[in-house]
Amino acid sequence: MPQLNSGGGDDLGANDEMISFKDEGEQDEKIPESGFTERDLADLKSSAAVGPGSPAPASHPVPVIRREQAAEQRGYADKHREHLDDVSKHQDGSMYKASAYSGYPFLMLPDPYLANGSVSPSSNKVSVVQQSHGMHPITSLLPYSNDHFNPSPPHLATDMSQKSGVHRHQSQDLSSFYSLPTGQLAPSMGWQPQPVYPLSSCGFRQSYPSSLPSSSSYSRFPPSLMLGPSSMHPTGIPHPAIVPSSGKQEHDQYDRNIKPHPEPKREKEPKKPVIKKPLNAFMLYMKEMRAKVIAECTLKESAAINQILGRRWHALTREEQAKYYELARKERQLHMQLYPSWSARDNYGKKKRRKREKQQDSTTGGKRSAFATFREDSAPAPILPMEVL
DNA sequence: ACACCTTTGAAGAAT
DNA sequence: ATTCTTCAAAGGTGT
Repeated sequence: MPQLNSGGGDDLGANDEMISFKDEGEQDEKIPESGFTERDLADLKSSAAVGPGSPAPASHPVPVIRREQAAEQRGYADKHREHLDDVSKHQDGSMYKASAYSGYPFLMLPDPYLANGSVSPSSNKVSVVQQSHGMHPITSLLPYSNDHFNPSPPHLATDMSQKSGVHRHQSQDLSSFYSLPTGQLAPSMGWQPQPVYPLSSCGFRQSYPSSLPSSSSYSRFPPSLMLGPSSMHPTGIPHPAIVPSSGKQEHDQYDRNIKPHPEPKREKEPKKPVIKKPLNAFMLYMKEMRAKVIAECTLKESAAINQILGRRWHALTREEQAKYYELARKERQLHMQLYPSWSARDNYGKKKRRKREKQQDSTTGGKRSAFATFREDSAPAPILPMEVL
């Protein structure tokens, strides 16, 4: 019974207040949604090619960075406050102005996440989000969202398409749900460019097809998701986080979860469904933007995509990030309500042992984070095929 | 078939 | 209280 405690307030997400910071370089250059790629990729390229700050990719960059980050996080906690102040200022509903996030799909979401529900359906990105099924990654929350706790009809997940009305109560719920503490975003956390993919394959396509690869990520939440028996929570509430604990749990869990098991995967009665961790802000962001990045570049490797997304994440404005932090918080809260007894620890050790082992094997004697360890030990990975450049 | 890579953040474990 | 570790998504890649 982890949390649920704290009656009231926002407890849950205490850490959410740790909204990220942008890296000093990209401080305020708000990158236009559509224009990001070019610039971002250029950045990536340059950093990869030149790398004043680009540490020897293979060497060790990350560990250090992570340490610093951790330190900064602790340190910037107060700085962060300032920002959240801003945010809270907008709690009245102006926080998610379409203008500011016109590019964000979830602006199209029904109010659960919109204070005033005002969105611009005409947003150019709409198509990306507005999947046929009307599910948005963010809406992954919806399936088990307040509907369950709310007397209001389940208009969110399954009925996104018909959601025409804005539901005021929702927004109110939201604001009351998590009143952003007066936290603050640090202006910078010293995020540094890290070894990145050359992205040479990225074609700098200015405009990506309106029909994105169907935002694969979004399609991961088809309506069926709501009905999937496997994702049904004991309470009867379907939840994307619930995954049948089939032999392999690493990949496609959601998909598998969502799909009516197209394949007669051996009817072995699914054991206890695995309840996944709720996604954090960045994960939500990635889910949402991945398809877009993939569409913009020819890249497909998640590792590369993630690097880009990580960069973009830092380039986001505080408000933009705050949005995701809130969504993440909401997700956690819902998750917590649905699975009060669930603990992140439940899933520990389900991924076979990996880096951890390496770490020990690799001796290294010292106490380093797994990150440091496996990063150093592992081959430079696909990263930096500098020669390829 | 499955671990790795890569990212950030949250949570639990360890110190 | 601080630091470290694991997992969350995802899809190409390597073993």
